[in-house]
Amino acid sequence: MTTVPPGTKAEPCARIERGQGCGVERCGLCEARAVSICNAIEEDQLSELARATTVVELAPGEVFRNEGASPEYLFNIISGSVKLFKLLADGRRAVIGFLTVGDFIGFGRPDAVPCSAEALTNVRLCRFERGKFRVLLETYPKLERRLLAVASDEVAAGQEHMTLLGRLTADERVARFLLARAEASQRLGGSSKDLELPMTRSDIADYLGLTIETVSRVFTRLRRKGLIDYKTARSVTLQDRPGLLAISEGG
Amino acid sequence: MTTVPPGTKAEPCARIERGQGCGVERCGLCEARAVSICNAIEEDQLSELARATTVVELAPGEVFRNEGASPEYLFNIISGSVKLFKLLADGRRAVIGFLTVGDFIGFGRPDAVPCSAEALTNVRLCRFERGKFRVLLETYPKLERRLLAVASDEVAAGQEHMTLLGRLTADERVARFLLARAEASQRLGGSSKDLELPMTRSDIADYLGLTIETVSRVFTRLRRKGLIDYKTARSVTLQDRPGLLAISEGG
DNA sequence: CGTCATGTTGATTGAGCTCAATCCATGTGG
DNA sequence: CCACATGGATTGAGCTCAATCAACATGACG
Repeated sequence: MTTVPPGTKAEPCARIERGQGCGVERCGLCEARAVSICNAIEEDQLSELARATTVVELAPGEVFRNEGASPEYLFNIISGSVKLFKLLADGRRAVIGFLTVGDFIGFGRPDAVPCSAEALTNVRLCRFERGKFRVLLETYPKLERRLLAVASDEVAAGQEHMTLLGRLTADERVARFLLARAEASQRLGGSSKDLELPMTRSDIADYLGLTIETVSRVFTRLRRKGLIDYKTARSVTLQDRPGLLAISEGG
Repeated sequence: MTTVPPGTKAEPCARIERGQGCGVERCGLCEARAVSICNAIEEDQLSELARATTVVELAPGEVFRNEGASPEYLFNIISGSVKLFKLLADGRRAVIGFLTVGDFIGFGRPDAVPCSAEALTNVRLCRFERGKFRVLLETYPKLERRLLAVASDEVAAGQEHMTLLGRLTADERVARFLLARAEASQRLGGSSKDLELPMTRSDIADYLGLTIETVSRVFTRLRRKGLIDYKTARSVTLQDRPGLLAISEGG
């Protein structure tokens, strides 16, 4: 079990860039536009969108959203990877999910942020002030519809993960994790075979409800069986997709 | 571990009542209106709402929504209790949640129902055809906003549950479950001390990622310690709330 | 080069699972 | 009204998968 010493709060010292590329240009040229909720907003209204946002840059390890705090900002990920997590009073940690390009950060009750968010890599975020975001939602029904669809997806994904946490064995969990990663990679135009894992074994363990040691053991076991391969812990190759699928389904 | 013999699909033979109380009356007098998403729709437009809905009655055990199927209908619970669940190929089951009066059933990807739904008690449902519901959303922005808020809540609740499943001990899980039940009961105007549990130990186990036996053991352990009491398995009294809270937090 | 974070591997332990017996409430048919 | 089947719940005994404890390897970095 990984535990976090209480009182380890990363500095919220994010470098902020403003107004690089005014209005339409910035949002129009945004690398995440194609896969983010922003594409619910028409080309000719992008300048209004740009005016409501600030681009933020983060280094690995920076925590930019704290569980329990009042949700001042909402975010879209422009580039890089992020993890969401919750801490228990005694330091136990649960990683709720890993997010990347195009993903939206901001669901939850209106009064308190449901979980903390930390940059895994260098990250560029598109930041919305809460009030301004609400106005955007009211102005652009398409955006709201889009967001509802995304939230609805998120609910389903959460249910899937609950099933994993409640009922799968360690091997099944890791196999599913790798397959899900492969799918995510593919969705963003990357390889579905060679995976770059931006998170540590500890993050994976806290995500899968296991310990670091167990995750490590399952990885080596899968490697010995020839289902995966890797030179470094962070870059894995899926050698036998059907085999992984079989394991992920309890084979 | 509870498993379900493959091929056990309950008959979808729901008694359907139509047009009892026309238009405004039915929705206006609905017992669930105060706590459901429908209250986002103004009094004077309730007849349109009523026209889009059908009231359905179910007996305990009836499955009215199947994981993987195309989502033809969405529901609001008027009365009674429902469980959502997922089955694995080998019969393992994960209970995703328990729903009651006012709760909405219908989030998920647009192509496939994320989990099955079964009546725990006698249940009255307000059923929306998918197409008609979409029209309602487009017609009443307030309804859409409301639904987004509910979905957003659901995301947060799901994250909470993932933390429970991934990182809590059996005792902590059961304690949290009981406290959550108490809160839910109170929210609907019931007692926060005397709980009626509409679900079996098996349901609770599949919800908490435990086995029936473990759930049973924790219940008796909590009773021996004087934290709870019960005559029948289904009706529990919380004797020592602070004690339960302490346990739920790892005390 | 030493330090620190991360990852791997081994040995042992233990919380929760499995298997099995029993209990108990409810319903059913003779 | 009783016998008995049935489905849920409880309890005990033993086992197992993953956790814990511990040692060591590796690699990045000042």
